[in-house]
This record gives sequence, C-alpha cells and structure tokens, in this order.
Amino acid sequence: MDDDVPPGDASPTPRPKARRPRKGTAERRAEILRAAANTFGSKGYKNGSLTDVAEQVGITHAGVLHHFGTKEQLLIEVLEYRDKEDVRDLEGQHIPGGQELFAHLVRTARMNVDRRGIVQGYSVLTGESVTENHPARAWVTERFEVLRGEIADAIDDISGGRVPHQDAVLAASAIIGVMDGLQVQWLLDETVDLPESTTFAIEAILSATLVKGHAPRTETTQ
Amino acid sequence: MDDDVPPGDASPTPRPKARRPRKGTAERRAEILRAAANTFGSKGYKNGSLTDVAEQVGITHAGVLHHFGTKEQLLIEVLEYRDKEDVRDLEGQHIPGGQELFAHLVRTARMNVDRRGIVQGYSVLTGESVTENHPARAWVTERFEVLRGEIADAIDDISGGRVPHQDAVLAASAIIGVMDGLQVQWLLDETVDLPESTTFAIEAILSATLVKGHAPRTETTQ
DNA sequence: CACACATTACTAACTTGTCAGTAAGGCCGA
DNA sequence: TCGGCCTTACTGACAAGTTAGTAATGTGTG
Repeated sequence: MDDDVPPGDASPTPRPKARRPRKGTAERRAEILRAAANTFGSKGYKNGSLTDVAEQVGITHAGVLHHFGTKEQLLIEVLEYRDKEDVRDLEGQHIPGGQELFAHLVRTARMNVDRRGIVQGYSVLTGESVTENHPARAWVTERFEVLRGEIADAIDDISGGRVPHQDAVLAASAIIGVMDGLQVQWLLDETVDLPESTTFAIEAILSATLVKGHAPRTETTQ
Repeated sequence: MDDDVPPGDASPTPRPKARRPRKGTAERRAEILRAAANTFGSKGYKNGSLTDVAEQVGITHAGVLHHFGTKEQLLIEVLEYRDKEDVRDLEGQHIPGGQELFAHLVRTARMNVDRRGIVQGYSVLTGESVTENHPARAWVTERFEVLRGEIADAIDDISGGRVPHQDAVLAASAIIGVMDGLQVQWLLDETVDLPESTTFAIEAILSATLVKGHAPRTETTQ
C-alpha cells in the first residue's frame, strides 16, 4: 500500500469523528429498545438474550450489537428510554409536588392494571438489581432515592413542615414499598386488587404521618 | 476380574427398589441445600450455577445432580427447606394469630436486618418468579396467598368481625407489600430504615383498617 | 459383594462478542 | 447529473465461554 501523503494540505476538513447515522436509524434503534424492554421485562436481563431481542425486529443479534455495542449498554439505553417515555405524557416535565403527587401515584397504580408488561419489566428488573454487580443496580438505586426525596418533600409541603423530615422519609419509603410490593402480588395473582389496595395503603400511611405531626397542642416554632 | 457368581444364595433380600442412603447423606443434602440457598440468594436462580453450589460443599456439579436430579428440583427442595427452617424456631408450629401475628411481623422485620443473605434471596427469587414459567412461581404465589389469608384472619380476629373481610384482605395485601417493597429498597440502600419504616407502615395500615370498621354508629348485623 | 456416592469426561445447547465481507445510502467533486 | 468513495447497516461464521445434564468409571461403606 502506498503511504505517501499529498505534501501540503493534509486534512482540509477538520472532521474529528463525526458519526452521521442514516435516515431511519433513530426509529430503528427505538424499535430495538422497545423489543429489548419487552424481552428484559418478560424474561429478565440475564435470561433475555440478544438473539431474542433481534428476532423481534427481524435482524440478527450481531445487528443489535452493531447499534449498541454491548448487551449492558443496551440495557442502560432501555432504562433511559423508559425514563423519557414516562415523563413524556406528564403535563409539565417533572412529577408534580404536594397533594398532586399522591393523586398522581394513585392514578399511576390505576393505569398500571392495563400495562402489565411495563409493570412486569419493572418488577423483574428491580428484583434482579439487588444481585452483585448488576448493571441496573445504580439506576434502580438512584430512582428510589429520587422518588423518596420527592415524596418526602410533598409530605413536608402538605404538612406545612409540622412533620419531622425524618418521618416524612420513613413514610415515603413505605409508600414506594407498598406500590412495588403490591405490583408483584398482583402479577402473580390477579385477584389482588392493585389500585384499591394501593390507594388504601397510601392514604393510611399519609394520614398516620400527618396525625403524628399534628402535635398534641400548639408547637409552632419550638 | 473373574465374573463367576457364587452359585446358591443370590440376593436373599428381595428389595426391588429400596434406596438406602448412607450415614452422612442427610446432612450432606442439607449442606447442599444451604449452599444452594446461598447461591440462589446472591445470584438468583437463573444466574446461579450448579458448579457454584457444588464448590461450596467441595464436590463437583455432577455430585449435586446425583442428589437432586435437576437444578429445578434443587430449587424446589431449597424452598421447602427454607419453609421448615422458618417455622422451626417458632413457638408452636404455625405463625401466630391475632395481635400476636403483627408483633411477629415486626419482629421479623427487625431480625431481617441481620440476615441480609436471606432477605436478598427472598427478594431476588420473588422478583424472578413473575417471569414466564419460572419454577418458583407456584411456590411464591401460594406463599403470598397463605400469608394474605393469615393476616386477613388476624384482622378479622382483632376487629371482632367489624371490618369487612374484603377490607381485611386489602389491608393484608398492603402489609405484605410494604414489607417486601421496603426490603428491596433497604438492600439497595442501607440508609433506608427497614424496621422503623415497616413498623410504622404496618401500624398505619392496621389502624386505618380498624377505624374504617369502627362504624359511624351501631351497625351490628345489618 | 452390591450399591450409594462421587469423579472425570463429555455433549449439546446457548451465551455474548468479534470479524470479514456485502449491499446500499449519501455526500462531494467534476 | 453522473461517478466515486467512504460510511452505515447488516449478515453469517466463528470464537470463547457458559450452562445443565449424561455416561462411564471408580471407591468405600454397610
């Protein structure tokens, strides 16, 4: 191979490493992500194979790897994709605060009955994530952390600060806990009334928390 | 080697299919079961291998298969073993009823902080079990069913039947839900106060349930 | 001895990931 | 607009490692 470079003007266009995907690529990737979400959801991350994902979009597993590099990267992008999708149909951009948040949680539980696949995916992945070095572990952990913070803030908000923040966090953990725990029970046995039980529990925890912060008498500043 | 069999008394004991295990076999099996519980607990059923289990007791994976036949059978026996172990140190034989049950649940949550492995095993397996055709699915489902029944009965008991059974079941599901859901959060983030949050939630749900059944006025039979 | 228990050796099925090669898209210069 | 030409998108074959389960063979105990 001849190596001689044209003397003067080497590299007139300073193209560092621009990747220019083709026209339908973005949609293709989204297709794969949906398929992967489906597979990881029904079979778990460890048990769901790349071939399984690939077949759903009519390509080979090597094709999937072409787009995502590794299986782990695919999982990460699935999670990010889910995050975006989740917030998409939400009014503003963030999850609401105050009283509105709890209405949102109850509404979500109600909606989840018609989104079995999503719920299953979430449950399987959450359960799997507590194993050693699971690639979704950080994501799940952070998700819980953020959610606890938001719910605790909402409690602070509607209680006007009468509830000690520590108690608010305690209640927030419990609320997330019931929601997740009930989902698993419901997935295994549809006779479990997911929305009713969730609603009931959230109200119970919430009212107990607020009562606790109600203070026997006046306790404004001190 | 010479093949000639002693002429007369061949097989004086007519045992067609009797298995007579050796001396230490029972303990050996128990050892394997504990190892398997450990492996399935930390890595999940799908991800935990027979070799992994075998190495913990100093044999090969084929040795494990000699005792249990298949990996699935091993899992089933692990679950049965756990069931027996769980009830072993309990006073009578069954989980208590009435007020005592809730005290027991809270006590369990408190103990679980020092049994991380057990909790992880339970969480991973429960999450995995919602996947299609999972070998532990029936076991987990039944376990939930029984537990819901026992808790609902306890509520019926301490409320003196004032709470509609339907509501009791609703509350029972929720109580199991918080316990399981909080465990997962705690496994991922130790700052989550497992016993406190669990205790608080159980009390909240319980009191809300009883208040609901308190009846505005007299409502004895109708 | 006979058999429970265990090993070694092996198979068949899968796994993720790599690689070379092919077909076609899209930009650029003439 | 035509013809190069590099890149993207993908396949098919294969590598290297798992896995569960089987079969043949030892060995020590009852």
